[in-house]
Amino acid sequence: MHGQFSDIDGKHDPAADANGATLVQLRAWLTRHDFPPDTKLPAERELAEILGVSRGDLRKALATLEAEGQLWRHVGKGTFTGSRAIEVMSLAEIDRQTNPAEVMRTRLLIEPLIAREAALNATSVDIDALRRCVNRTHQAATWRQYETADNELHRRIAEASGNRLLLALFDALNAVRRAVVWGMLRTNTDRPPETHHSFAEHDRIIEAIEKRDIEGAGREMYLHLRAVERNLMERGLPR
Amino acid sequence: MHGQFSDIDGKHDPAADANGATLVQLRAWLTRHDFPPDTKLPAERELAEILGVSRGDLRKALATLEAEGQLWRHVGKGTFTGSRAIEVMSLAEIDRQTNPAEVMRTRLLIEPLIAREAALNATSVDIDALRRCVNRTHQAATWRQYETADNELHRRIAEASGNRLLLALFDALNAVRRAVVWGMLRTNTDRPPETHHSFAEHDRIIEAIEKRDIEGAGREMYLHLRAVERNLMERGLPR
DNA sequence: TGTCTGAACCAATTCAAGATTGGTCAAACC
DNA sequence: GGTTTGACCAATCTTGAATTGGTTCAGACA
Repeated sequence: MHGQFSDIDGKHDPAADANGATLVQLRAWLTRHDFPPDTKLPAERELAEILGVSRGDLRKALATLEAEGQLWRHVGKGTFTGSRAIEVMSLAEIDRQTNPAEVMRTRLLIEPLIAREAALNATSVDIDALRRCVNRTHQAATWRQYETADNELHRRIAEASGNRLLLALFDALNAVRRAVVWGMLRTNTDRPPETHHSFAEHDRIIEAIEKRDIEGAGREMYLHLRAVERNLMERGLPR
Repeated sequence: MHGQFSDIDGKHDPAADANGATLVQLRAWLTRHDFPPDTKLPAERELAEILGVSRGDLRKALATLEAEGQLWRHVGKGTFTGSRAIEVMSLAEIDRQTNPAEVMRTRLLIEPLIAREAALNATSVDIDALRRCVNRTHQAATWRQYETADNELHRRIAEASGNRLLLALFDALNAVRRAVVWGMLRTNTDRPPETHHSFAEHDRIIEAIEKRDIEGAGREMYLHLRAVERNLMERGLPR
């Protein structure tokens, strides 16, 4: 902003002068070559020699352009045109960077939202399928079977939202959940008691969806997951 | 199932016999060592020598255990205990099963929720980064640059939520969005006018996050995306 | 005195070459 | 016939050297 045209206004400002000079020179060099985005520029040492400036000055000019978002740098990688590529932590490796608490928190955020969408968009066919799933949870002879049925119920709710993209996101979340809580499986011998909290909660969720009670569906799903969370933490405690 | 105890019932079945023998031997070896999940087993050649069986027989036994999900193998990597790392295939092909409207609807659901989490969990460092991103959108010289900065802003909000899983889901959603709206890019010559609706909306979102106004952050993000949606539909109309 | 330069050094990253590993097949062998 | 053995393949890991942005500091220079 200041000092770039200091040779015009008579006052001498050597620091800003030199920086401004290499900056305009670098800008000109970039414009002349017109690199496509994500092109790797020469290393600082080379580029300094190419432009005939010191490395320090070049670095200041590069820092300015980097702040402007016209290029980005990284140790060991180099200097690249365009703005920094966002690093996508693929869902394939997220399971090692997250933890059960975070998974639960995310479920508490996403699933009530899915339930609301289901209440808004579910067809009668969807609702029949939901009822059948609930029956399956009641009939489960082992915890293992119960969890399979419970899993399917939650997925059918996501299906009932009628939003395939939302369903895909739910599947992704679910895959992470399974990977993270792997090994927390319950014993295979006994079965969930008929008084298990989830049974009544499931019923209330489906009921709200059937009645097109959007707020209610979201609320009941939230309460259900909170109950599941509480149950999980109790199971995790030493006894 | 059959032939594993053929030495009992008199009939001779050398193939199943040998396979079953190495299978039980391998099972015993695994049980004896009691490896924790995701442990790398010795290479097939070594393990064959350890167990004193041929590599072919060992491979058949390994294949059985792999089918049972007790271990998994990969060329160049090795053989590991536990079940294979999760792979989310659904998101890879969802971009051909969805459409821009569904993507927009899903953004309208997810991103306000992310903004709320950001308002709850953002650190001052996060907020500084958000402010810088907003500045970048103002300084954009082309629509292309603006969209890059806008993209980064939305992602930084997801980062500010402090929930890595939520961030991963956002990235997935974003990847789908880019794949679906590819080719709807604007001209590269002109730039967003200073009166562009998003500028004020972005400011309001960041402001709400900074003030820890959870409801406000969600509401402003929702309104912002509705405005973007309206703008998209107008642009999509023939003129 | 104060600035700038160049060289040296550091940690992160890339690159290339060799070693490993699961998968496959055909000849040898019983 | 069926099994074993050895060789080969492509994918992957491993290792070490080279490269790169970031930093420091002595010394040249004005």
